[in-house]
Amino acid sequence: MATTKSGAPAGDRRVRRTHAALQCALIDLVEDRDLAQISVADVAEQAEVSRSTFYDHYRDVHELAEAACTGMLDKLIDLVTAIGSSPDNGDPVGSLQTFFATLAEHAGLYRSLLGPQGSARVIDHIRRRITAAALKTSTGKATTTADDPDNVHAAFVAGALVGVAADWLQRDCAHTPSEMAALTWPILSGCQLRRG
Amino acid sequence: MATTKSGAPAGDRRVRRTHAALQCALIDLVEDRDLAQISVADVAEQAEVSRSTFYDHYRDVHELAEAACTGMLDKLIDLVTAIGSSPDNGDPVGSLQTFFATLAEHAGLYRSLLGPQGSARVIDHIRRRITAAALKTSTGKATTTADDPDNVHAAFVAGALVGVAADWLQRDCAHTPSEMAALTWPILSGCQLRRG
DNA sequence: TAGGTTAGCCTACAGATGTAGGAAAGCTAG
DNA sequence: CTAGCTTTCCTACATCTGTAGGCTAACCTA
Repeated sequence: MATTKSGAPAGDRRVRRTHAALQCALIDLVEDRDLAQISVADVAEQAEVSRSTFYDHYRDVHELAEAACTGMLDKLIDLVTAIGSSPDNGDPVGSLQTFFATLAEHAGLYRSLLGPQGSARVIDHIRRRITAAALKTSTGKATTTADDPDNVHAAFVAGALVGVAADWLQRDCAHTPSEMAALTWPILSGCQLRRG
Repeated sequence: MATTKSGAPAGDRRVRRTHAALQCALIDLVEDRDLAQISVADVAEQAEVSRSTFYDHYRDVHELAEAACTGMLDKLIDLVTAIGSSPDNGDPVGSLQTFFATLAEHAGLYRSLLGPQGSARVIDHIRRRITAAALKTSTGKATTTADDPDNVHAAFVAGALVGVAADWLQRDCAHTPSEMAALTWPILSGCQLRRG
């Protein structure tokens, strides 16, 4: 039986093919259907993979969704880092605009995953990754203890970004990424201030 | 067949009893088990109600969870309103502290619902209600169009509060409510500022 | 308290979930 | 190219999901 977890570049070609097929299949399906309406059988069929093979790799659709958006998230995380680490020098509004533009590129997917019919697992995963990025850029720490006060600021910023993104996507991207960046930056910068 | 939706005080005593039984059952179960591990059959059995009766009232466990926390949410919403509508006069830090204390009263429940094994539906519902409250206190508007710029600020604040709460609960409430209020308020007040 | 109305329960069913064991094929190392 | 391990697929099964129809008993109204 397969015990392989996503993570390492995976040695076996078959595993890579199966992972890619399943993740692509889910991404295709979720672009025009809510995650809650997608069954394991649907994904397996779309991926041309047997249902039992699915269970060899993922526990359920939510776990697959988490794996599928991990790669796509890398770009978003880099942008969050760019926003936070450029209080003076960089171009935070530009990074923020690219952040929203990147979301818009896969609007159907993110709307489906972050909305009411989406996945708490994916939401939590995204929030954690943004929290970690925010923590690192504002304090330099890569990890913390549970009672570190700096966690609060990072969680605040991460939650705010996810909240704004989810709201924007659910309103069918009623503003352009540029407008969203212009609206969000004044608020975000107001709480970026750190007092030594 | 029953078509009754939660909302009105409900005319029929049987409906009230069934709603109460199912909601209490879920709240009991979710206090020490993740929502994802709770089946419709579990809830029905705990509530001493037949499984088919469950489906007469709720589509699935997530819909029940949403209904079950609606009442409990009222108190939280009032507190958010109190925080936002007292920039000078009131006691925002006190309201914020009560906000965290209220979460802590049902820590198991909220942790289960907001965490990775929770419900995207509940998360979305909570975020929407806090967004509406934040919008009303900061602008006086009860409703908006999708492209109203004020939505962004409200979604920002709502997401931030949910993010901080979820993070705190998942770290097993490593700070006291009082400490959380003291840590959160400086950040929150920084982005409460409205211009024009 | 007699009336119609409606919620609750039972049974049954088709589909989805998740697990297990074994056969056949593919892969990597040597 | 071979040997041995791993992955994939198949079948089978027990459970859960969600829906439907019909019967009974509780409820509200008058």
